[in-house]
Amino acid sequence: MEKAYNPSEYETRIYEFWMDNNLFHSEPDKDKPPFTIVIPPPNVTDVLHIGHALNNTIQDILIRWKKLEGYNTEWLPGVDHAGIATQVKVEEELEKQGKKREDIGREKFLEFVWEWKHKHGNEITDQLKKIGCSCDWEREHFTMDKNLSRAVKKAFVTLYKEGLIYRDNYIINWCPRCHTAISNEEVDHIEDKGYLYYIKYPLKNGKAYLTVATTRPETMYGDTAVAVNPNDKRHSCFIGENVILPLTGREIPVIGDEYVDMEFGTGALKITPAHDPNDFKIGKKHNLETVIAIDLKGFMTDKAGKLEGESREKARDKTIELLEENGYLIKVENYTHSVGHCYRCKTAIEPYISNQWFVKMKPLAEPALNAVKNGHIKFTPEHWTKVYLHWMDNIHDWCISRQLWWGHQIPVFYCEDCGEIIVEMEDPEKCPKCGSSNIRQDSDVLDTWFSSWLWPFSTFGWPEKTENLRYYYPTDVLTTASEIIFFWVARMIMAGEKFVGDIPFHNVYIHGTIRDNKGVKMSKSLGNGIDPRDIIDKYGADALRFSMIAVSGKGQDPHIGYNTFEIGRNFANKTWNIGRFILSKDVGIDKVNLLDVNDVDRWILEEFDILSDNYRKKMANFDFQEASMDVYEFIWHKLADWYIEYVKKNNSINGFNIALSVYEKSLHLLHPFMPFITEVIYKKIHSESSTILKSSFPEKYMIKKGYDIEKILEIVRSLRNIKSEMGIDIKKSIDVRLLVENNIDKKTGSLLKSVIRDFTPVNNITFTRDRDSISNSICIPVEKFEVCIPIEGNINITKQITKLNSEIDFLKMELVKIEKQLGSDSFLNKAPIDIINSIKEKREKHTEKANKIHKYIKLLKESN
RNA sequence: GGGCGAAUAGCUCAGCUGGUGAGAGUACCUGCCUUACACGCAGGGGGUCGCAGGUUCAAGUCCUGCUCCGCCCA
Repeated sequence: MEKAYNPSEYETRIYEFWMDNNLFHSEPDKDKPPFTIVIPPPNVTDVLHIGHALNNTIQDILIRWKKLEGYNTEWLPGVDHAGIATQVKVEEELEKQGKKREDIGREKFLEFVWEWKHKHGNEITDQLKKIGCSCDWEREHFTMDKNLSRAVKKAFVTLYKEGLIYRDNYIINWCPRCHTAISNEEVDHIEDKGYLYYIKYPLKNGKAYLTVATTRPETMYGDTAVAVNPNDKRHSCFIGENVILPLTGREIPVIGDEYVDMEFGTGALKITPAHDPNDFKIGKKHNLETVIAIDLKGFMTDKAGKLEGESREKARDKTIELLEENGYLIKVENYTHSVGHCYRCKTAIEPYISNQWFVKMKPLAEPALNAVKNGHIKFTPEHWTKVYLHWMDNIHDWCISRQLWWGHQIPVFYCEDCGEIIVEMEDPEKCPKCGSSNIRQDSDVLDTWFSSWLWPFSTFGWPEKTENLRYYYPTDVLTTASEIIFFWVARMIMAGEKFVGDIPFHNVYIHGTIRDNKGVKMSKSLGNGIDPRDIIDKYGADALRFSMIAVSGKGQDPHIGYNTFEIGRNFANKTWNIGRFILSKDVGIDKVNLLDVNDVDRWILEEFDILSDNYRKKMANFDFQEASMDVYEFIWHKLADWYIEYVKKNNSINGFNIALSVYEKSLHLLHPFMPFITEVIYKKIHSESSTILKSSFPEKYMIKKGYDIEKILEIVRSLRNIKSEMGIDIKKSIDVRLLVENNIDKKTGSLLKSVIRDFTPVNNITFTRDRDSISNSICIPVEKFEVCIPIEGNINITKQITKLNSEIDFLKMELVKIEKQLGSDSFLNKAPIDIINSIKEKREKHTEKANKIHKYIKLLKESN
């Protein structure tokens, strides 16, 4: 084995081995319990970022762990078709050839998209392989697959027939750049520093004017009323009168509505039903006209008079100029407000009235709410439950139509002759009502999430009642970031309940969002992202995975920088070198003799058992950080630092075999976090053709406990400490006297002696009960022992006295606190007895220790 | 504006249902090429647990308010 572990030499090879041996694939097996995860499908245009890396590492950890635990694990991968994102990509390609999609037509365009998908669509899945994901690639799905499209159709037709899908002319979020409607969830609200413009709207009778305040003066061409609060004494008298809309001369009414916030601006609100969702509602209520002032591409309509054809941004400036010139502009204030932006392209959303398809959400939300309230679905960390419930309680109807070409075309047909609307599983040839064959399909497509929400069951064959569906559904855990709770988690629960009649998963694990060293979310536009691919190249996939987990507290947003990954890199190397060392000895996994074990052996074996128990508890609890750090602590600081050092010193053959056995078992626990290196070493221990993936979770040793080795290690640490503090070369052998209270038996005596000797050079070790025999010594109290070494050479005695004095000071302070506590009746009456006893014990220990130290000081002073 | 979360060593994070000198990893200081590992070994310093109140025999841990930060919703 090489001196340092070089991941790039192994990772690809190991992954190929897993694939060649079909080790990730699962088939239903009645004799084995399933453990199922469906991947939250990344978008087909995605490239791996650090968030994917964390998300998928967690899923892989769960899958690999459960596999060891004997489950029939299924991790179903795939990507979604990402209507907008993909269409934009392909349009960009076309643009390079100087073409628009309209030039080539829908059919040809879709051919292009598929071509693009076949060429570039595997990038993200290939990258998942690089980080070691044990997905069942045989079951990989794509939301535009035939069977998934059928599921989409089935879902649509079902909901339509039940009246849960409807079409309405309603105000929606329009992205003028993507040129489509998007749902509320696809709108990001971003704080924007803008202005509040105060504009005069003169009364028709010319006697007065109202001042309205607005952040969007360019929409004024679409105003159809001015609203005031009827309780507002300043304005209520104007209700029923008309004002003249500046620059247009159009007459619009002043209406009264309690919705108007009297505190905002002047208390008079311009109402533009066609361009603001709140105004839209008021408009409906008061039966106002809707005047469209901005078109679908974000340009002004003829309603804007001479500004027709201007972009909405330019129109704002020009409108202000015109208002000012004509004396309508009163003042402009700085104003920060949040503005909706398209989550895909970051363009400011234009609220727009149009005919769109919606899903009625309230009836679907009911069972999905109950599933969580009843505890059938559990969120981890738990507080996300509240977020989920809150959103579900305030759910809005879902706008599912998109003015795109790439996606599932809405399965609604219109008869051009009689106007009949046809929604059936089979596409109609002619109108069932009038028999006309003059029918056309709705040209819009469905929101991508309309297919994603079916993912946990459509991928197992729904709407068919397949064996796969029966066996794998409901799945076990959904792992995702919090942003996706509404897009996905909530809707999947609704869909699962609605279409399959059962929850889609039992657990939802929400992990944190990775941030940079300054706490800023990593993003492409800020350029503060860490590319996981760079980390894999530099440190290896295992290091990437382990390091991310090691810094990701449950539900925390970890802050990471490049050096974070050294944690994993170093640990991988340590693990490697332990293997390198043990395997350089004449050892074999089946050569261990557990009947011939000494107290130190017993200690490491017991420590492993403790680790194993805790590990299972923590993994089951999604405490990945803790589980990973426990394994780290055990392998590095127990097995390597102490046990192997011990075996090394004794050159014990059985000891090396035990070390190998413990090491091998630990590799299983490490495997979910570091799949590659553990597999590499596993093969070296067993055989090239063996695989840790087919192994089981290691059995515990269940060996009877021996002498408490930690105590001896404590003595060793004290000796090393004295040497270091006193400037004695650590390698120099010294005499050691151990002052003991009671005689110790021969066996314990020789155990103590040999273990101490193994860890630090000493000449003679003697036990004594005679305090006088330790004159001219420096001592440290350790449990029941006092560890003493003779004063020799130029030891700095004053320094030691100072140190001991500060220790005395500390003990005194503690004792004052303890006395106070033990002197209090309420404490003695109310505290549990074992706490009281432990405090009493502490008092004894401290007093005893202080006495000892007093004696040491005396000794030192005498010898000075 | 409403909701949620966080604030612990210079930095990144642990610390379960309150209870015995608040822990890791990094960085820092001092020694070390010791039967694998300098991506290492040994030793060490560093924290009035954001602030102010409260509950309790006992608070990093529970409650209230405040400050600062982050996220989500409107």
